[in-house]
Amino acid sequence: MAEQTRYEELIRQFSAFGAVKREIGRMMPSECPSGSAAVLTLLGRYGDMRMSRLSELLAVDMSVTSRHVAHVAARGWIERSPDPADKRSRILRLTPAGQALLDQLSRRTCQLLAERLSDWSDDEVTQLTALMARLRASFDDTRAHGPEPRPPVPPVLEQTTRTPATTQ
Amino acid sequence: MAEQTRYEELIRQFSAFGAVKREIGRMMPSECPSGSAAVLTLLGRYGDMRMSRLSELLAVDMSVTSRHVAHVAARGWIERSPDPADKRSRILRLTPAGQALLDQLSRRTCQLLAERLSDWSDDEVTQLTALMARLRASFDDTRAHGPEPRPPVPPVLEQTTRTPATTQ
DNA sequence: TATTGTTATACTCTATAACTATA
DNA sequence: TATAGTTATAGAGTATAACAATA
Repeated sequence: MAEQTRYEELIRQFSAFGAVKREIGRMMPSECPSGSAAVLTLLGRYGDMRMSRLSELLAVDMSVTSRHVAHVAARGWIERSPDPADKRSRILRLTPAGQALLDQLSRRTCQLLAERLSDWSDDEVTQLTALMARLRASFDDTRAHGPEPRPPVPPVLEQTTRTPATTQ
Repeated sequence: MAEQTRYEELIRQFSAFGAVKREIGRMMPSECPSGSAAVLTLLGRYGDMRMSRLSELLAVDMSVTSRHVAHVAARGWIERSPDPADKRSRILRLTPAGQALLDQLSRRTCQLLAERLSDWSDDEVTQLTALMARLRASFDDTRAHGPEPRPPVPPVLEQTTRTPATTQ
């Protein structure tokens, strides 16, 4: 448990992280934006799966997943075959072309990191990776475990000495 | 310098981080989305400044900054006064209402972090903050100057190699 | 001629809601 | 009735380019 100031600093870094994300995004082929790349990456990592599972891994609504999947499927990077166990579902699978693209993207992004983090030690890279993984887990957990007793957004407005057009 | 697999893991965490950002974003008042909050935060942190400086701190194009600033100015959270030194510029300044809102947002997000990271040690929070700050610096630097040594963020970690959810 | 900002336009990502086709 | 997935619509963030006012 850390105090206010420590959290404020962390939040600022979260905000600033967007710049890193955008720079990485700019390295992507225009045909394959980051959303598509995420789909390919997860399929390459976890193997064939259904929309719902992919949606969970992406941590976005299924409607969003559906769009990304449609995008990559239209370009022949993945295939959608009927699920024999449930006719409502389709099994997503990386095609050879998709795998080839994934390999290329991976090399490209890793090279960018190798350049930018050239003075980082292996340990530091590993530590950042571990901490970010744990961060995500900490957020996932809380969301899953329960809708919370409902005291999530407590105070809000108290010392709002003059808030002209704010009321939330 | 780390090898391919290590970078791939890091990239995956970067991608998954979006979920954390979105959850934090959902805590924001609808009148004050994350872009506006970033403007208030930076003005609160660094004091009055011009558009160009803010744009640099936000690490986005000035056209984007202009929109965010117009949004918060329209709600009375900041003021834009003419810059006596350069009539093309305007000095941005937080209003009392803006400061009040900023305080409120800060408390709200810090509380969210306090809940989610309740089982994190102070050290871990500090380490993640430091590593993310260094990450951003590594990207900034390379873009601006050259490869350079870049040793701004001190040592910091040592035992973070795998800390499941126990550390203290 | 160069710079500070603003505005118009376009693209990506996301969520909500309505809809289909199964279960 | 409930679930898997699709599509339409809307909102936020960002970038590029054209433009205004000033340096």
